[in-house]
Amino acid sequence: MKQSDTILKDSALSITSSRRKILDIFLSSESALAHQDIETKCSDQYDRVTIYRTLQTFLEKGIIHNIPTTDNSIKYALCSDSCITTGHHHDNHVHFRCDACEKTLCLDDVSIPSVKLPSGYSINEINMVVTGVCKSCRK
Amino acid sequence: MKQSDTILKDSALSITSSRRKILDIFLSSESALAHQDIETKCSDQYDRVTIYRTLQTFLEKGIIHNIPTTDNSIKYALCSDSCITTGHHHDNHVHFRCDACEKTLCLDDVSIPSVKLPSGYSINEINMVVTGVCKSCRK
DNA sequence: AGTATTTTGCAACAAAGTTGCATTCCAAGT
DNA sequence: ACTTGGAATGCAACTTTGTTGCAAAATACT
Repeated sequence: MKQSDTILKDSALSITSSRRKILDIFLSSESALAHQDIETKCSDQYDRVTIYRTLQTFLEKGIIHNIPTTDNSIKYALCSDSCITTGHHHDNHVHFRCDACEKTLCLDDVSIPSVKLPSGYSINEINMVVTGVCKSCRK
Repeated sequence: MKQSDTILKDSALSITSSRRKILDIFLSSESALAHQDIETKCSDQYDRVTIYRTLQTFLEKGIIHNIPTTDNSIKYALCSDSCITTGHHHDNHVHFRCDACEKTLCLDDVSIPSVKLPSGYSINEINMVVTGVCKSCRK
């Protein structure tokens, strides 16, 4: 069985060609994707609305997570295995955006350092996005 | 001289009523603002386009900085004094978004902890956004 | 294979952001 | 204070992005 089908089954989602396609795109991409990227990669095979709804569904099921950006374009990336299986979603890794190639990556091996807030604040989630130049671009 | 005029002068910007107004809005707001917030607070006194351009200018001059979000709505906040005067802009504080009141704040006193990336990556800027419940909402 | 339920595509719309250009405003020098 | 060049603004038109309702099509289950 295809990997994408397994993931969909595990998330109790029915298997449709658009979901399969979009999931495959994520599985074969090493960087995070914006809605627009997916639309392009689908080569207009599916309706814009379907892509919106599919991404929404994937988010809710914890198949993908989103990465905050500073340029009005949310990026999405696959969650790691542990993240998917545990149901309740919690990202704990740092995201990296390369100023050269403009790709956004999940640094799965780099966990977010803890931070101490003034008393009175409770923490739910922490997001860390580092910008700079990535491995491939420095070569 | 008004504080807003001083800031504009220091940034070599001509003083216009829209810039003054928008700057005043930031000066009197304790939380970060989205484009929409500013439009509302201007009570449609200025054209949407002018607000876009003014925010863009303020960003370039380092008067304000933007805060990444996960919901396609960039927030802007005033830079601290040191930040403005040093010319080259570098935020080093943590941002906090309250799940209850939905406000986004600069925690000027909380600096971003250092993080070690795998070799090959160079760091330019680090952004950290914490979500949870803020001081006022926990009372 | 038949059927209840989900998913999709379409159309229409709403909101957000951009661009070019003519008009207005600001500031620097006389 | 007046003039004037350059910058900022407003308007119109447009593009992009995101949302909603509903009918048609596809999926999964028996």
